[in-house]
Amino acid sequence: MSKHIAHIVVGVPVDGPFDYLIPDELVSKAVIGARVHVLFGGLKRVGIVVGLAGHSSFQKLNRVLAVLDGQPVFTPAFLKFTQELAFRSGCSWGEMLEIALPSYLRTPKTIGEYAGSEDSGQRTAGPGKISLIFDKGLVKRWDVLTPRIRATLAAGRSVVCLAPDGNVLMDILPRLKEAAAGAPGVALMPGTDKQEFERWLKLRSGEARVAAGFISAVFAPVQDPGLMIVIDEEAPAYKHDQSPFYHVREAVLLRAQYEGCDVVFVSNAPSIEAWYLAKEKKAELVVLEEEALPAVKFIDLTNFKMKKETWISPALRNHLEAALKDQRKALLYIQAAKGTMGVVEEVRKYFPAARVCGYDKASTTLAEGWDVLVATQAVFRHQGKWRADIAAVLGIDFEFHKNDHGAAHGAYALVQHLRQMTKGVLFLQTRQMDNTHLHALADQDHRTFYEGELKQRAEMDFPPYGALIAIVLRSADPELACAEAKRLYDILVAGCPEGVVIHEPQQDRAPLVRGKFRHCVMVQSKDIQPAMSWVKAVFKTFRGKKDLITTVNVNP
DNA sequence: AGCACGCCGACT
DNA sequence: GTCGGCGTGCTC
Repeated sequence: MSKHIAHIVVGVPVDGPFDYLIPDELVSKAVIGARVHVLFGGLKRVGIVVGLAGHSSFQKLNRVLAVLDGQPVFTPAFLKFTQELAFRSGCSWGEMLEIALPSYLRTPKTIGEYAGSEDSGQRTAGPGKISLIFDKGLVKRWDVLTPRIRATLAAGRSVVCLAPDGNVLMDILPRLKEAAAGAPGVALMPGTDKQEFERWLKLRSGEARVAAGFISAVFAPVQDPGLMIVIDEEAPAYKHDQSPFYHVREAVLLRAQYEGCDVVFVSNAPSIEAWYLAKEKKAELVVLEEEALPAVKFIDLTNFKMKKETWISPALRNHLEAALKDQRKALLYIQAAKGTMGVVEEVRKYFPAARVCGYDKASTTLAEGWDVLVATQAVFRHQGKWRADIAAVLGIDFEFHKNDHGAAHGAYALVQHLRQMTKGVLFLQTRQMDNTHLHALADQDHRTFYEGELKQRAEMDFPPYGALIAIVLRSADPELACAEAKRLYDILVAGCPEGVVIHEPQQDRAPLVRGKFRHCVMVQSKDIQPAMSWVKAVFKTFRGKKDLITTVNVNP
């Protein structure tokens, strides 16, 4: 008995799948993973076949209008992976599959037969080996990565390597190429839809076995992935910044589970989540000791009153003076929000003869011949390319004052990155000499830092010990956003299942973005499953008023 | 999301 | 009378 019913999902925020009748002439082509054209809610849409059946419990079924390609675009293992990721990210399966597809294939264009795409047999699933390489430098990691890349390719499997941004990607491409030793690869860089599709096709057809790219490269359609590498695993860019708000770490681990491949996270400041994996023995920890990183020293501003809008303490001024005398170059780090201009002027005032330069997001080139560089985080573009002789964080305390449970780790990562950009000493100006986190950084006592942070998170049931779902409601009308948050809160609280906690509505971390006021309701539970199921159940009935946009962000 | 349907107030 | 804004339900 042939299967004449297809379970199909489409890229709308409605949980499916939906049943369709497969006409006789399409039965052989409408396989699992195939792109199809269907009528959904009165509109023609591209859908994906995620299952087949002989019968449907629905009476009047629409028919599959067309099967768009000669081959399926997704493998069964990939489908399972995206189904799970979609649930855990709070979007529909169809939406997740839509972003996994190159934009060229989101429209109902038929692509012809493409060569050699027959799927190698299903591998027995289950996660492979997970590793965390704690590399305090940038080089030694390749002593570990290169043999593993070669072994994967030699076994006839594929490699996916992720980088958080273009600078890091450009840095690793030559290394990756060398490691791949002639195996064809694809760099998934921004380009036209057509170029994007051609790169996709090279991977899907098996013509290329190495893929490198940004966050969305977790969906690289490589045949039989054997190894997925995440460079600078702690980078914030690995969290998708719009719906669906998936995180690359979770996506990689899920894909590894369903495709049975290994994962290597690489970082000089591993996320708390990655450290937790190692602590729980779910990942092996590889600590690479390179040349000693520069020492961290405090400049204690307690009991010291700085003039408003000034940043250079007398102690730091002395250090700068000594550096300038020896022609040593100094890097001063300031939060992007504060701007570099004020500091540049202040330094010039103290040292009129010094060449002082600002560097921020807008800077395209870094002029040669400066003595003091006042820079925001944009300077990390040059990480690994040059080093200052001394460096200072003008206000490390600001890093801890962010309204964000990741603030302490953010400060830690900042210090680690600045150490890599400095040959001599890294100074931290602080008023919080009693901050235990700070001392853990200075003493190179990473275990203390992670243990402390994990303990705090365990007490709060924060990730990785629990799951947080942020429901953000935004509107041009501040009262509407607030009232709707309250209304949603009341619905969530009524009938809330055991073990799920609903937090009082509050202003979002970013309360006003582009004219929209944001309020937020947090849903928390030990495991994501009950919380997400409850949120989905509530959203079946909750309808935001006009001019209100709601988004769901897991572990924001 | 995007559509149809149905309910109300406003208006030539 | 009927045009249109918005709340509600539904999509196999």
